[in-house]
Amino acid sequence: MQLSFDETQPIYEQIIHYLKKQIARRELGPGDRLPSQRRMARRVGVNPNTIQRAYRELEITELVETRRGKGTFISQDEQIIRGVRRDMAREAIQGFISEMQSIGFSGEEMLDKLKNELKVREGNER
Amino acid sequence: MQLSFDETQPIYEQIIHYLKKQIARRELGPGDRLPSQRRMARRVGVNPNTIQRAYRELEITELVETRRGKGTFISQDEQIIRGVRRDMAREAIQGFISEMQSIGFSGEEMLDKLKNELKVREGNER
Amino acid sequence: MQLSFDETQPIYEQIIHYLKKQIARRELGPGDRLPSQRRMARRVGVNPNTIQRAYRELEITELVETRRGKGTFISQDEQIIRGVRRDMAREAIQGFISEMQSIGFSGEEMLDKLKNELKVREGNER
Amino acid sequence: MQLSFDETQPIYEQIIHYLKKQIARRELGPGDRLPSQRRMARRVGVNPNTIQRAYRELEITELVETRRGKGTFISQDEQIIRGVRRDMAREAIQGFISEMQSIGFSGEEMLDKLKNELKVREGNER
DNA sequence: GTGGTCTAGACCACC
DNA sequence: GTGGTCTAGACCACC
Repeated sequence: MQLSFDETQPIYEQIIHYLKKQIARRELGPGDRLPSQRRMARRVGVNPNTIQRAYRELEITELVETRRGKGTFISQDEQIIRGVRRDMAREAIQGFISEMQSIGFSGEEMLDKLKNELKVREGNER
Repeated sequence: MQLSFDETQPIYEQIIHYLKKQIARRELGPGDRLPSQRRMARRVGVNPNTIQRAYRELEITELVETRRGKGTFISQDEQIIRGVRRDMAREAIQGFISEMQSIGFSGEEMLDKLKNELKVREGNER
Repeated sequence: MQLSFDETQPIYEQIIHYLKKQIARRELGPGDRLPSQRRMARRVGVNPNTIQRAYRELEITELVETRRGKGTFISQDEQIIRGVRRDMAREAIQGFISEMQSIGFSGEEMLDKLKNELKVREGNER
Repeated sequence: MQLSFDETQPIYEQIIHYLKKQIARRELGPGDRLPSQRRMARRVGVNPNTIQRAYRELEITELVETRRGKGTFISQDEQIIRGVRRDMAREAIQGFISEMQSIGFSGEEMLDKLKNELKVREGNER
């Protein structure tokens, strides 16, 4: 997990985003237990308060659930969990299109550019 | 010009981004004069200092040039100006790919999703 | 630390110059922590914003690195740090030669004048 | 005559310095007439007010003399004129030494560095 | 009017 | 406490 400390985005939001990506990739599934706040704090090199804030926000959106004395757990609600990936993808796509449009690219051009870049990367991997 | 004050991104960075988009779209070209700091401040509804910070950062990257008592102008260097669009596009594409990968999408899937969304939008327009 | 407020040079540049001299003299080394913005501001008798501007400019040139909530630190990059002394010396020498030439001195004369002045000072010290 | 508009030094001071260098080099001598304020302003690409300010300051130090309806003239006082070169040289030398000391150079080292740089330049000329 | 510097002070995220 | 952003407003050099 990489945090960019010089960025404008608050660290707790970076942590939220990181955890949502894990959920989207199914590395964290329904009922799984998150690392304890202290453990996570040590791992990330950050104050436990910051982790707490991240967990709290995730709880508000019902993605996780905290059981006192037990820990913090990924929601059992499959609906919600499946929604994470879809929502993140949608957000990324919408953001990409709107950014590319705002710098003057047509849909065609976006697709071309994207294809191109993917091809380049594929080439590099081999 | 729309600023989203509730976002985590600082206002001066939003202004920078807005101006770079204008340059990318060629709505602002080499030698053009930007609105004065005070005028821009009134238009956007922020403090002139905030605008100045944005203009200064643009000057550091040589996208604009300020002349005391005269105003702030888009660089005459065609190279630099042309680079803006390319760089912004590259950044958007790289960001999109890396985000989509991190939530577990393959290149194929990204392209599909993007095509799909573009088709939907096209339909809506008609 | 002496600031000359009557000079035409902005305070924040004077602070930058002061800190670079400290680095050149190795009184500040890689990883050292600078006084906090507020502390420095009190010490120098200026507004914290002015210090921040100085620190920010130093950060742009990668001489220092700031960590949110932690402080501002001299870069760990030995290369950069070593470069400071060399660059400052070069600048001083180039400036001196060009100034002396512009008032009509030959290289010989510059050297003579310099030797002379150094001798005088040496004499005064004893 | 080169002005650096982005510098912190006021333009009128840059003009003063430029004229003093001309005097030091004897390109302007006792009794010579300076270009009229308007003419100078056009040449330098600056507002006539700015030139006026420069001339006024030179008048205060008695380096020039303004005769109404006639123009601005270099002082006839040989003493003063000869002093210009000497004072500028002294200032340059003192400044150089103090700067070099402040970045940790001994007198020996300054002389070496200076000799070196002069040698390099001599080489380049040939 | 235009940009540049600076102050005093508020509020925020993070420690 | 530490750095980051922002406001309101003063004063300066130059146009």
